[in-house]
Amino acid sequence: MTATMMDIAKDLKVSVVTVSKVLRNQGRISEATRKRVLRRAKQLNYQTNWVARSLVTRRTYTIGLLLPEFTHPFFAEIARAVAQTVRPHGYHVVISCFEEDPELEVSEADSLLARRVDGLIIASSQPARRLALFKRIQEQKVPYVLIDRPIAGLRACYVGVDNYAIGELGTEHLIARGCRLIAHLRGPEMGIAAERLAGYRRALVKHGIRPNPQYVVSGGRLDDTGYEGMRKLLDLNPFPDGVFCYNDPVAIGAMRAILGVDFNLPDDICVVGAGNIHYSDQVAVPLTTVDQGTCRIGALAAELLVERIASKHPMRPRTILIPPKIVERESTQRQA
Amino acid sequence: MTATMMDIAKDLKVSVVTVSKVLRNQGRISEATRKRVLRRAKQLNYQTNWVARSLVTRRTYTIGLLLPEFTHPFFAEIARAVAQTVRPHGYHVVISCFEEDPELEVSEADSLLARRVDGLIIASSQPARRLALFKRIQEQKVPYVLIDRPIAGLRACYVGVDNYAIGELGTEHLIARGCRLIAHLRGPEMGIAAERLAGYRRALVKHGIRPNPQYVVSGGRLDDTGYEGMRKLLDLNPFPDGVFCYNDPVAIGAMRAILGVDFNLPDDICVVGAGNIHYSDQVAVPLTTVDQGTCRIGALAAELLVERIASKHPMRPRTILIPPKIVERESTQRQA
DNA sequence: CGCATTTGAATTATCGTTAACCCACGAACA
DNA sequence: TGTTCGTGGGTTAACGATAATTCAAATGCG
Repeated sequence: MTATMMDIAKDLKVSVVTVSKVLRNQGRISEATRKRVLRRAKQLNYQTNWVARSLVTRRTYTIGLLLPEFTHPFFAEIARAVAQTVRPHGYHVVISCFEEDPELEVSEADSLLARRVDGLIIASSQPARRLALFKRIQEQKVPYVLIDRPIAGLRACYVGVDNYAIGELGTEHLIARGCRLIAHLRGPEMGIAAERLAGYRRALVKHGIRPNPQYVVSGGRLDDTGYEGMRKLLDLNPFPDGVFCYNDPVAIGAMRAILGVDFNLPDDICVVGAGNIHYSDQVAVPLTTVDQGTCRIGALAAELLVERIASKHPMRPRTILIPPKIVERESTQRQA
Repeated sequence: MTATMMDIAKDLKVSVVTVSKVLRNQGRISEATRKRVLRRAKQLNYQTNWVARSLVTRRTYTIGLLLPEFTHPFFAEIARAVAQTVRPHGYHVVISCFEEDPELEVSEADSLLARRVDGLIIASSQPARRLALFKRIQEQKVPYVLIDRPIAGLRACYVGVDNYAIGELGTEHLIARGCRLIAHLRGPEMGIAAERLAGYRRALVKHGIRPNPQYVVSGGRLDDTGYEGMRKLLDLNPFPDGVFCYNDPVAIGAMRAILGVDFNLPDDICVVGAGNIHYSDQVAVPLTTVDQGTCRIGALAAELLVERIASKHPMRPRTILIPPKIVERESTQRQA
């Protein structure tokens, strides 16, 4: 149905290879035949058959993007940044979203490999158990870059934010705003939440505030857990005057809990989130948050990956940590 | 590096075709060799080379998803629904986001065709000018499904929401809440905004309210335009007591404007959005909105596409309109 | 026992490209 | 005139699978 090089070659009575060379700007071809080929190609509306080309070049110009979820603004923005960054290099992005399902993550990674993607960008959900998977990927020599969540014990490329710094920055901001009874709604046991917690603790100690274990409430990643966690904190005596939250959704849930009991925000309690998701300035009280440079994470990961794919020789793993920045909004807008 | 069928065949001294048949569960193969093949395949960690398979079967088990943007929650949710729906059928999704750039949309569509996707799902930005593109796609006999924005004058599959009904439903809800001076912050000139506007008008007329042209403010798709549009409305005398907005972001912007001049919401002015994006219940005043079944749009479009790909004979185009539903929240919570 | 049929697998021919190598021809040069 | 080049292509053989056909051996059956 669609035209092939063969069609062009037959029409022009030249060999297929000649056509191929013209279309790739390779080899010695006279200006005359070059023009004839190009003209005929345009007439027939010829399009490279990438499947065939990939088979012989062993390059699909396709990268796999494996994410835990899609609707979370963080990952959506990552996807956008990745797609935009690789497009000028001729790559397309195959997405795969494993919905936080550990088995699906592994099977999808294998599917992407079977599709011969040139590289992978992965935000792994349970890094600790993923060593086997990544060994397998390494064996196939498919370059990959981890984002968001690093994996201990694996020499791999990683692009993410400095989570320790996030915890420290967010907490120090609360201290600067005059809070002294500072709580933390932490994230899931697995993963980066531990570092944010550590940063929180360090900030307290650094400023001579003794960490109070009661003020650390374990939780999840969504606003529901933020709401419930905050309810617990409000029952304490004394209740905290500042809360650093694992991420923005949790912070938004926490704010809902605070406003629900008619406390004033930020006068009674200040709240800081993390992530700077795009609607964090549109909630009831615009949220002060620690920006993690989502866009840059995606773009840098993509650039790093493209570079590794292009490189003939294996490069040694690189880790890029993006320094976080505080974004001040009303949820901490009070005098120290 | 990675094992091929050839490797398995050589080891077992059988033909490549035999291996192929075993792995596809096709043709007559004795239980004995079947087991030998499967065992060896597992040992070698064999994976189908989809590039090679696609070349001969002319099926990539890949579909292209062409969206104007990614970070908008509507499209992110579409992407999620599509990916999830097609996965059980063995398909993967190649994304492409054209950032509302008309030329990019066309070139990306062509790129996806060159990659030989089995089908396309497209939310076109300027449907009116896209006839040529879609003719080309049809010539290549690549099935496609339009979502969100239909195209007049093209017999194509389309899955979307009933925009007319959205306008009607949202406006009638305001009327039911006692509003009589009902304004509309409309969307972009191009596209579905016209239908929502028509629905808005019809609802007014149906309930004996004479549409006031001053109460219709043109705008865009984002919260900024909602903010500015609302500012204009607030300058009118009398200012409206209810606003139906093109979509949720616009509505959120409008609410910001209303709260900014210390009006009470919903007592002074009620606001209704459209889209039910996932954070519309977390804004300053939880937003009443018209749900457009985003998830179902994605899922239905994906199912429709898979069906068309599988079908031997061309099917005649189908249009699926999802009936909208009102989701009541505080922004209209007042007695009639 | 002889012939038709089934079973299990091998052969052959693509799919649409690209990589690597080869070759004829004319010009340049000693 | 013979030798060397550079030019403008062509030939051949992959890439890793599948479709279609063929074929030998085993089996069934009268």
